[in-house]
Amino acid sequence: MKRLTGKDVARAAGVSVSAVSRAFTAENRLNKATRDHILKVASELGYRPNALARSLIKQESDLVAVVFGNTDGMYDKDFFNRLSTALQKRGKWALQIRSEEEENIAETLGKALMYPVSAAIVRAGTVDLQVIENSKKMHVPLIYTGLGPTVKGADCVWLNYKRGGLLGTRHLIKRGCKKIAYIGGIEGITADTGRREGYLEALGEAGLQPHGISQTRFDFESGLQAALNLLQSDNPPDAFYCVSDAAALGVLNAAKSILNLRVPEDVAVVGSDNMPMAAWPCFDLTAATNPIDEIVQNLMNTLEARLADPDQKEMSVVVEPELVIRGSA
Amino acid sequence: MKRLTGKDVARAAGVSVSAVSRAFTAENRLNKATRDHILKVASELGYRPNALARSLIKQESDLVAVVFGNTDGMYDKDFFNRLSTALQKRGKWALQIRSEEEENIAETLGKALMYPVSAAIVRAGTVDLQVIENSKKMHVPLIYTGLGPTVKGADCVWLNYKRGGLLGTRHLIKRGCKKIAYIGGIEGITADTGRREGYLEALGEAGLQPHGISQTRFDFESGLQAALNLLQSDNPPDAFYCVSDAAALGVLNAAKSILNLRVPEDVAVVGSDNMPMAAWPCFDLTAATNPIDEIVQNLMNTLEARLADPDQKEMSVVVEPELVIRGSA
DNA sequence: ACCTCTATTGCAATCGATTGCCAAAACTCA
DNA sequence: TGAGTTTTGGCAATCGATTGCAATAGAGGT
Repeated sequence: MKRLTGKDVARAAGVSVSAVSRAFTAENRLNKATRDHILKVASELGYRPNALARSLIKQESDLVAVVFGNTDGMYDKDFFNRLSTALQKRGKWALQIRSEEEENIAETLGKALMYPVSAAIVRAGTVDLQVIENSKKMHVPLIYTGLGPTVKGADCVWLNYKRGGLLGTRHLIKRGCKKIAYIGGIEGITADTGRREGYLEALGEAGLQPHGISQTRFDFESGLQAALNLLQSDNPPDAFYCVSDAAALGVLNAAKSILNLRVPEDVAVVGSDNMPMAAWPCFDLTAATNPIDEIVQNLMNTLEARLADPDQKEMSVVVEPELVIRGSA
Repeated sequence: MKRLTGKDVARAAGVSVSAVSRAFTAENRLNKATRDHILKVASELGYRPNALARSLIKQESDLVAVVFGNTDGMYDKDFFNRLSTALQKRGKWALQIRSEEEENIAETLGKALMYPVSAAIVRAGTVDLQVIENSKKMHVPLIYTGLGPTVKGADCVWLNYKRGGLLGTRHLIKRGCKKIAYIGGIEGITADTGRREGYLEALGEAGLQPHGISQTRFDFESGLQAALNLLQSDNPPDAFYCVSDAAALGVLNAAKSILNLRVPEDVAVVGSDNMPMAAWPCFDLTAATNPIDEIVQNLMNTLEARLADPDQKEMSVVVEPELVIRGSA
């Protein structure tokens, strides 16, 4: 039950291990007939060179560690999906690493760094200096994403969360909403901090006061519950700006399906992310974008630039959200 | 920019490379004081043994290739997520491999088999003998999932798709529906074949004829479009059995949000998978289950059994769907 | 003081592949 | 035919870690 090796192929083809290796590397150091023969024998046996043994000698590998702090969210699943597809298109393989707790990322990444990855992409809501420290010591380039701009010591591709909150809330104000609630996420996560900041600034511009701020877990159930609480209070809001699409869909469910309110007449709802689901007829959700393709593309560019020149100074790319206006606000 | 190695630690700690290695393996072959010193120096430098170099000599690795034929579906994303979390809990790392086209799985898996994975888990809708052949030749255990029972030469964990179609359609019949349409997926994919078989069998039991069979792409848009076509025809169906939850949600959108029909009074809808979304108030979808946790658990059991004894005969586990009845039918 | 036994550590071979170097073979051209 | 050049392919060192074996030191017994 041993793995097939180059030695087996060499024996079968009647050549040396070096010849087998040369048949598989692009080197022009082999007679065409010999190479063809070796490749034929190898393919019959089903042999492929061991990428790890290769990475030992070549001092490089095609593995990229992809670390997620919390993947429960629908957005993150989608994001991860596109990210690893993009990596694979560029000849890289995603070594997937999850951390149930946002705090354990350092430890989890540490274990994964035992594999000779050429880089690590970390998607998390908070910066962990230990993570940066670890990867620095291992000489593994680190790219953060899903964070605000303040990552010192690592490359970063981030969304201008504040602008999302700003655009979404301004839109609600322009519609004439006066009692605008904020459905937030976990405190300390930059997606929440930034969007709330934008929300508050937009209210300030219009001289309005925040009308209910709920901190939740970014997800559907949280959004639904928070909206139920607020809408059934003595002084219900007339609009919601939500930290995620998932939460916004929860709010829509609370308002339309449970409380039989009209959207946007009784209550207007704006989400953040603009996932494909936001466009479904039953939701028709107005949302600030969090464009996966653009972010992934920037991640790929950053990765390639970093691998090409490991010593260049830190790179930081900002992606700007837009507001997609649909029927919910 | 070289990776930190055991030699660096050895030099810094004033010991041999062997001693460093012994400090990191559980061996009791080192003086406690020496070991502590080495570990301290290693941790200061941020050193971790190279898992690949280790796997060379140990002839085993903690990598598991996870291959997906088509990951666009919402269900698959969720599935993958849980699968890799489960693997990680057992000390395995998921090396993620995607194949845009179902036909290219063999080729894609082949490339990934260059890494010394201890096993490959393949989730696909069709069996590819080449895939089985390849992994056999490389001596890599292969576990198929998402397929009907007829996989020769590989272990398999599958859902009894037919039973899902049977339960769902019987339920619609019991409700009094007479004109039941089938919203199917891509032909040849066992999830479609099996569920349609169950649908037809249930109709046969009741002496009913199929009322419209649409083959689509398993997804929301397909379901919506197919339902629009059928519902706007001269002789619209009074119920839908759908090959996936995503398609069922498309049908619900067409019926409720676009055509303003009442569900289940005008048209009843049953889905397959029972994703968390099916329970959202706005959908309240009756669905046959496709229990991710149970399937993943069985995959883990199969994997462990196979790794424990590579020579035992093929294993095949069947997971039985149930029907979760909600408001849509 | 001498011998035995054990604990601790280093040396060197090994895993599978790559590659610099060298030698044999083949080819060129006068 | 022979000198010079090129092509071809094997030998052996190498990557980073592990491990069998051997060497050394120290403990304990008589």
